[in-house]
Amino acid sequence: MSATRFESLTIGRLAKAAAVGVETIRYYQERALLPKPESEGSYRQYPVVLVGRIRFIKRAQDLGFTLDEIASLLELQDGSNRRSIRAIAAARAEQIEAKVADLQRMGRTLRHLLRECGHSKANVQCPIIESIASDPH
Amino acid sequence: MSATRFESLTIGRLAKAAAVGVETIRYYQERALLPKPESEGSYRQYPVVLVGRIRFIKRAQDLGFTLDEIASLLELQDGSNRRSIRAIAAARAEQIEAKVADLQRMGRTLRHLLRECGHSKANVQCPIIESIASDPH
DNA sequence: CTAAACTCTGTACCCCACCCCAGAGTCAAG
DNA sequence: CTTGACTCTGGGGTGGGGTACAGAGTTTAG
Repeated sequence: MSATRFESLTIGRLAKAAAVGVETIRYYQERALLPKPESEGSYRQYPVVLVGRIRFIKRAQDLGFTLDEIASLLELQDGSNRRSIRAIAAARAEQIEAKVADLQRMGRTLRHLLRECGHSKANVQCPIIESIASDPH
Repeated sequence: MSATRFESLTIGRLAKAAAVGVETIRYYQERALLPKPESEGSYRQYPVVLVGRIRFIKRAQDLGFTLDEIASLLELQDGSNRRSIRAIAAARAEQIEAKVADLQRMGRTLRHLLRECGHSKANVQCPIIESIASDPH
């Protein structure tokens, strides 16, 4: 129960503590999102603080950051260069806004077609097919 | 100039007319989105109507349909089964709505963090980093 | 007739964020 | 000490929607 008092973990325990797969940790090491600890023994030991770091990565992914962006954020993690951090976050926010607008346009079109399809007569071509086929984009 | 009066095209002309690459057409053939014409000679000949079909595919992709969904739409293209068509379109519309809600939540969080980062004192941890690191999701 | 432009089949590769497997070595509980 | 659970390295596969290339055959403009 209090086994986590120890300062270092094997990869399996770290994975469990951070709720990710072992392979994910190895992948993050290759991407340099996590340090590759050079172990004394033949199994590598990971400091407990990495649990927090992995949670950071996962949380940032939820916010839509790519792993490359997250790597940049991690380099700036001491907060010493807020301008850079803000630039990354602002870029992401803009991408998100653009994507939302895009999707809303699609959604409007689709709902419109669905309404039309429900109303139109049975003897004409289904308006959804019709519209997709003929709309010049 | 009026060479397109002919009823069939080579793959290159078809690709040009539909504004896609030759490889895209071959790919669509494998996915059964386009028929594989069995040609008399050694080069296959494509009927001109396929230009419209490719445009249909591209337009549907713009509306967010996957190629698998588009294949279903094409099977129903005669409009004989509107219920099926509406079901596919409605499912897509719902996915789009869910994705929009998701992205909007992300965007709100990010903009909030950006404002905080602009306002907070320089001697504390950047709130963007702080929040990503600590928010329990 | 010749040379350029096209087409054929088949395979491999791109991105992204992993997941899964084999085979060998290592560690820990009982 | 044995046995089973873990870890290591290295490689391959996934999905979505294509793109790129090799090597051989075909068509067509001049």
